[in-house]
Amino acid sequence: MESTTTNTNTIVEALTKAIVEHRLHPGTKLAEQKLADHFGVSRTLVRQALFQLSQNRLIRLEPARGAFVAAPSVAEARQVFAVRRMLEAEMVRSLVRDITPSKIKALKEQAVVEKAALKDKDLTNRTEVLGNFHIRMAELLDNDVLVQMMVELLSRCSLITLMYQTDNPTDHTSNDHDELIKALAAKDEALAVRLMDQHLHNVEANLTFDRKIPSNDIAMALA
Amino acid sequence: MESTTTNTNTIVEALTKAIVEHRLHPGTKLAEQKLADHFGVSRTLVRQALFQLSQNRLIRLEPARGAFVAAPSVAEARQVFAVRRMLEAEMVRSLVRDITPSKIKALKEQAVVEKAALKDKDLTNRTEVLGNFHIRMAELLDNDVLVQMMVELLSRCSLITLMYQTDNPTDHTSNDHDELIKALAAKDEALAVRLMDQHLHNVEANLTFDRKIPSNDIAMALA
DNA sequence: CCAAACAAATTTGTATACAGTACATAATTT
DNA sequence: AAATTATGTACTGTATACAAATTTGTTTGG
Repeated sequence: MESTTTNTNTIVEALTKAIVEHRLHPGTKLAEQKLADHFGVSRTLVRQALFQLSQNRLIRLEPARGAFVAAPSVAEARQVFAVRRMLEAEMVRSLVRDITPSKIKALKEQAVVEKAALKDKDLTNRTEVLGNFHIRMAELLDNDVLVQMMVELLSRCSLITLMYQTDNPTDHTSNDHDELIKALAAKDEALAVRLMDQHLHNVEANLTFDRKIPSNDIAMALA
Repeated sequence: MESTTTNTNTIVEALTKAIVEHRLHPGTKLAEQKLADHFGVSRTLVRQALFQLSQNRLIRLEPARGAFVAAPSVAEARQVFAVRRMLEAEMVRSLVRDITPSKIKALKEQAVVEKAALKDKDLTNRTEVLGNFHIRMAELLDNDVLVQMMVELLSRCSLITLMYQTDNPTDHTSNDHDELIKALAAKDEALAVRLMDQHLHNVEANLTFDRKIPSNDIAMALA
């Protein structure tokens, strides 16, 4: 029985989902008592959950003022993508070195799931599924530390994406993934790395860092 | 400024220091009430601190059993080093691309500090200082997300190092750093990357993954 | 009418109280 | 005597109570 974290995790997951699914806008205040009432628990558990979410950078805690849904800055967004490019380029390098048919198969299966999800109207779900491809790659390297890091980076990317997503994104993601798989299967390291780097640049380029952001934070809304 | 975390941070820092400085051995139980008494606060703050430390992987929380100083497994240790090699190889690539005289200077200054610290008898302090070189590199890339990640990885490495450190390490670290700086200054990307990779492999090779380490009591460790 | 100052209400930060669980020790059974 | 089951103690998990700070609303002086 995971008692310490199980109840708290319920709250964390619910809030994470709500934030990533855009039901809670960046800047929204998360009052402890209201959350406690909603989940039918005491503020103690809510505070634990909020603290955890702040470590995940999905919310920010302001001393004596409370918790607010995070509104990652443009600078932060770029930094997150830069780190992803660094990590994932190396992931590709590692993968291409000891790729096996079964690993290729796993990635191809993920690509299939992806294509199905692309038809989904729900943008949020799409971003999540597309991100899973990258997580899957990390898992193939059999390195939990790496997987954990990627999960965290991708959750931050979710928030970034839905903050800065263009209205009509030109999405090559699925194609990019397909080509990447081919390069991996061909053990073409240089190509695979280049494709991954390009892909992440594409995703970032699809964001508009100058648009007004839907937000409940007045400072940001007026800035 | 940060009132939510300022009191908690005091505890976090004290415990981090105690763990990294080997005064609290891996596996040691951290009882909440004892810590609360020691720091003169309530269990509430201690629990927050413990939770934060568990996120940093410096301790592990077992449901209904309590907090214990983490004892990273060999597998985990290898994974942490693998991730470091991935991230830092790319750090080197980035650095070499837009290296400037002032950045070289910053690294050289860090190398000087290092050489001074090498004479220090205190092993803990040495590991910390040597790690700072890598942090400094991350800082030169002007990416807070990256720096944050490196800080976390290095704190885990501290714990790993002191768990698995050989009794008489053959330490080329300072030389490795010097050579790396030269390669960076010469903008020799391939060489610099190779040196970094080799360096991290050396550090890892200096560990003995076949020993086991006991645990201790907390009262005197914190005194 | 506006602004500063003060007062009330709301909210966070911390401590404490209580409930539930695990561990050690003692008692009981075989 | 060994194994097993009771029992007590200590600790964690959660809720609640209280203190401190912030925000909001009102009043007062210019």
